[in-house]
Amino acid sequence: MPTPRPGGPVRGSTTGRPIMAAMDLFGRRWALRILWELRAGPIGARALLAQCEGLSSSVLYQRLRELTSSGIITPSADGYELTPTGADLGRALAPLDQWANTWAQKQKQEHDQDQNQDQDQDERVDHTGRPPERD
Amino acid sequence: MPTPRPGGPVRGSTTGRPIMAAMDLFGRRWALRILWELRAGPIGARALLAQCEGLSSSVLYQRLRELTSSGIITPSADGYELTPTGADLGRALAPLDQWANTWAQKQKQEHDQDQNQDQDQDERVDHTGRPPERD
DNA sequence: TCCTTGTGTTTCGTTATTCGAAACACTAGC
DNA sequence: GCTAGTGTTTCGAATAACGAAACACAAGGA
Repeated sequence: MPTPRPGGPVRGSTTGRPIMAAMDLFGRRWALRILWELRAGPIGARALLAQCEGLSSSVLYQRLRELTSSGIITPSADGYELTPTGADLGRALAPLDQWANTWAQKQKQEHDQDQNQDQDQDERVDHTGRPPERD
Repeated sequence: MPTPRPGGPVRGSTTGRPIMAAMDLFGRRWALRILWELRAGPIGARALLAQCEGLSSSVLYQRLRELTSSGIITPSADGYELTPTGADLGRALAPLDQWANTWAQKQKQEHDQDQNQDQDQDERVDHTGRPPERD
């Protein structure tokens, strides 16, 4: 499958609207996760592989090629790192991280109320400037 | 494969960190796109299928089940619609949309400079409050 | 030099996911 | 009862991901 590129037709859309190309690219397995891990700075491929438990090397390198040819990451002396555009993307993903936290709380409440026990959990919402931290 | 749920182990992460569950869920093909289309309001399954060119019904219904059991969408009289949590998610995705637009510009420039012809394109950046519009 | 260890990367057979078309079930209007 | 429109499921074929092994290369030590 070709790497989706804004401006051209992509899977699921013939208009080339950028968000559609992005969704095609990031909808591929592990793409978002690899990006997420790269926020912490340059990292070697083997280390990245170790951090993404369950990711296979063949898919890793496929994603690395796609993200590289999309101008989001670039190979460097220390392995791979985000380009400026990629770093912007990392920041654009921050609201998703915040959403995920509140989502987790709501899902938890929903599950807890089945046992009718309300325990106000410590709210692990990210108030900080989003320092890249590992999972 | 089970629907990823925050708090539990998911594909690629055993810690249950919400963002990991979210990435597992949205990393599945068409998940993000279906969400995107639903921002415009309730829509029937067949209409949704028509809007997502290339999406097969079998995958659509699988995603609809997953998103429903994740509390992001819900069946309604008019088909499917976003829950409040799902609507929040739609808003959390807005920066990604903006990023995609600037990404498209940069990718375009990069491609254009190969032919050394600079045509300052009309910049289709979304300044509006992100009115859900179709592709 | 030979050996080990650590990288980055590719290959390939197996397994899982998606596609794509067709079908089934139900409802409303004629 | 027929038709047309939904929502949904089924199933074989095509595609993508897994997973382990291998190859290539460089650095460091015996």
